[in-house]
Amino acid sequence: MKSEKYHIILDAAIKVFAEHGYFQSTVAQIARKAGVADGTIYLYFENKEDILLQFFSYKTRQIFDQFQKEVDKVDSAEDKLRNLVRSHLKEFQGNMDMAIVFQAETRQIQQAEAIKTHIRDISRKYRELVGEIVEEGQREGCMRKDLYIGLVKTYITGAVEEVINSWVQAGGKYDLVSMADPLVDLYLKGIGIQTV
Amino acid sequence: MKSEKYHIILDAAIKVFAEHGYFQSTVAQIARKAGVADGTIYLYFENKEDILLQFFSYKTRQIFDQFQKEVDKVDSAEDKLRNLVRSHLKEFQGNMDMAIVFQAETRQIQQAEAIKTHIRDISRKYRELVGEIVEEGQREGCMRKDLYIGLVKTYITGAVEEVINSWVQAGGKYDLVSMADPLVDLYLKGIGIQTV
DNA sequence: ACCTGGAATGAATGAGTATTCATACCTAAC
DNA sequence: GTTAGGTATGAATACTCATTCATTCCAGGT
Repeated sequence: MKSEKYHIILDAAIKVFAEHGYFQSTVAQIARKAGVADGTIYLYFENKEDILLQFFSYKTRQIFDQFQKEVDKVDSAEDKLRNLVRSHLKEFQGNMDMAIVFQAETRQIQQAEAIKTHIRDISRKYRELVGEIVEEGQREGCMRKDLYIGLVKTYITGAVEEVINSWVQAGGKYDLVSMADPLVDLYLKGIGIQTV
Repeated sequence: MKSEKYHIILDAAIKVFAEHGYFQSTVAQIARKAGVADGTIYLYFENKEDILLQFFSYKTRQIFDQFQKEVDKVDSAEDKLRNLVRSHLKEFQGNMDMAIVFQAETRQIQQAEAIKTHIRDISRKYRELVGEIVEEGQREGCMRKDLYIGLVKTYITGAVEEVINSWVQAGGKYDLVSMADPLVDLYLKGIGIQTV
């Protein structure tokens, strides 16, 4: 089990990163927010970069397990998709600082190699999860067979992330979770009028 | 008309920003790539931040006008949506460095005020354009009336951007424009089987 | 040939900041 | 009361880089 101070520093760092962005945040600011001396940070983390790395490797794993758990709770593909989207929005609504750091640092193509690896890994797992749900939906007969799965993964991921991004840009002022059902409705039915 | 060197420096800067990210890029690197001395940069730009600002205010306006032009070329809402998505993918495919800078810097909530204003402005205009197309589609009778327009804007924007992001992450190795029609197909019909 | 003014240079400046480490502070055991 | 080991401190170090500006370059006019 990690020491208490490890978590205090990590939480403080996420707040500072969320406020100023990783590259503009200073170790001194993190130390101050955590209520420790600058040097203390280095007893728990290799360096500044390691703090961001720990965030990605620790928090994302935790969150992804939560997604998986929610998906496994139900049987139909539609319910799985619904639970995935709802838990995604719920987790991010519950931790806006984390959401901001995710939004910003995930799109930086030029992160340190170790961090890039984690980001790619979590993104791949998320896309795989979506892929499995859609394939299950096809077997169940509730989802179209003529889909380019690779594009569907992108389409679903992109829309949820932008819903979160809009919420962040608006300062987190409205309820994010209530977007889940309308969004899944769009995923399934689209915006066009069906002429079957 | 802006001097030739202005454009040389701006183009070099976008390349450097794309490669290293704004905050990790140095003025010396930009000067080197542009083939000028460090001090020369300051004859054409206020400071480092101004370079990014000029990029957003100059390039984005140019690109957005292109989107608008493509949309106005056709009459039906469906074709407008199709042209918007296609020209969006086309412009970004044609300038990958720009695409990377967009992906990365647009999500940074902690940019300088002037830059944030430009980002918000372009994002608002894009969303408005999508909104108008959808409302026209509703009047035409080819799009559902029971849509929460705000969410639809987010949904459409997010999916295109993630399609671009995936392409960037993959190193721009495949044809982006060919994603346009399948994507619009998803927008209109969704992934579910219609039980009208 | 000689000016002249705008353009360009790049070394010097100075501010900022990640990281280190000699020192101080505990706490608990004896 | 003393000591030992782990923990914490924060001033000092050793950079990196944006920005400045005294100097140089150069083209076109006289």
